[in-house]
Amino acid sequence: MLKFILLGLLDYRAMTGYELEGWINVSTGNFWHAKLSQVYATLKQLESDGSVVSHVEAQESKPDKRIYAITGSGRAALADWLATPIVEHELKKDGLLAKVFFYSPQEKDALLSQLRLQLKLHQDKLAEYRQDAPAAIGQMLAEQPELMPHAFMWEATRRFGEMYETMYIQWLQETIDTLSEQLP
Amino acid sequence: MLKFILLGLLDYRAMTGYELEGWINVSTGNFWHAKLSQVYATLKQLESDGSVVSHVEAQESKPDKRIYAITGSGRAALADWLATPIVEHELKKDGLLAKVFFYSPQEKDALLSQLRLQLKLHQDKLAEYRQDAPAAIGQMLAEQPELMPHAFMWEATRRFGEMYETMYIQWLQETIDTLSEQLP
DNA sequence: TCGCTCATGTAATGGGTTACATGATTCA
DNA sequence: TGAATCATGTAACCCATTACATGAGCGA
Repeated sequence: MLKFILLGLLDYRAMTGYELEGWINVSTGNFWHAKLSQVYATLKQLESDGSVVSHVEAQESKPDKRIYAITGSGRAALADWLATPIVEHELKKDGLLAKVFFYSPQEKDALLSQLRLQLKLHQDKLAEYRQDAPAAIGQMLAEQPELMPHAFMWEATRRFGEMYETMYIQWLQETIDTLSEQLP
Repeated sequence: MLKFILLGLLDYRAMTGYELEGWINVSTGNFWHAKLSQVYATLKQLESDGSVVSHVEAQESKPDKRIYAITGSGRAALADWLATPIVEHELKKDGLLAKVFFYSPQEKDALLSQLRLQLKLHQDKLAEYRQDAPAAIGQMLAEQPELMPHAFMWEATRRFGEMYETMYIQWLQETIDTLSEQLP
């Protein structure tokens, strides 16, 4: 899966593994993320199956860097993945809900403090989607105006993040309220 | 992580791996899921570290079954996990959003048909949370009335599922509308 | 001087999926 | 007759995280 995220980004322009990781955790962090070590490993894999090519570039006063570029067969693989529809409902995982499910009402206070902590985390994230994310999109377009047509899609996924966090916050607030009022 | 889901369920009552898998994909499917093979492997692990114990029970006209029960140290591990707060924002992954992000506006029609398919999947899931899930909770309580105090928590996670799907449907509808109307 | 950014990777381990293997009973 | 349910597990593989290893330059 990460394979395709990398191909998608490399289709915008050639980059190093380090740069890719930076982009992933900003622009696609909303729906996909990865550690540097996994990015390097996946790039190696992509190169061995011919989806990308790389060359090393020397730099002054900075380490050398290896720049990856997408190939024709890489573009074909990306297009193929995009065209394949998702036909099953995707199952999600959420550690907080798992804890909530198994909490017993006796530990009400511990649960409440966990939920209040979560509320803060999700409020911060919401602010990020409202402030930082639009700025990041603007910066990407400033650097590469030819990507303008993609802005609509980027905004759609940003909007998802905003709606998701809004929903999460509402659920937390409702749960905190019912829990603190209605139970002894 | 699955370890704790299994311990949580075994804390309700002793069960076989097969039964556990059934429960997981109904009651906790909303926030955690697993394949049978992983359930068996994880139970083996839990037994080797003393969190559960098992014994085999012979049956007529059905295969023998191995029943797992939680131990004192298993209960302690569960309580420990519940008490440990989640202090970081949890990162999610969503394959559909990944595709949306990298779709180019030229392939508008292919994207629209994928989004419409998703709409159907999420509408079905919403119906499940509204109809099947409350029935499942009712059945669990009918079988084990002593679990009544947990019903509040179960309902909270069911409600999350309902809100999540409602939000997802709204986002899909908005995205479909803007995409089909505002672009050439 | 301490931590951050830039920049690359490998190795060990853990978490999870897919495929394989078996076999009786029950219901359509 | 064929599929679903009950019931167990192993083995190979892939995906992902953590830890290890290196090193220069820059700003607080």
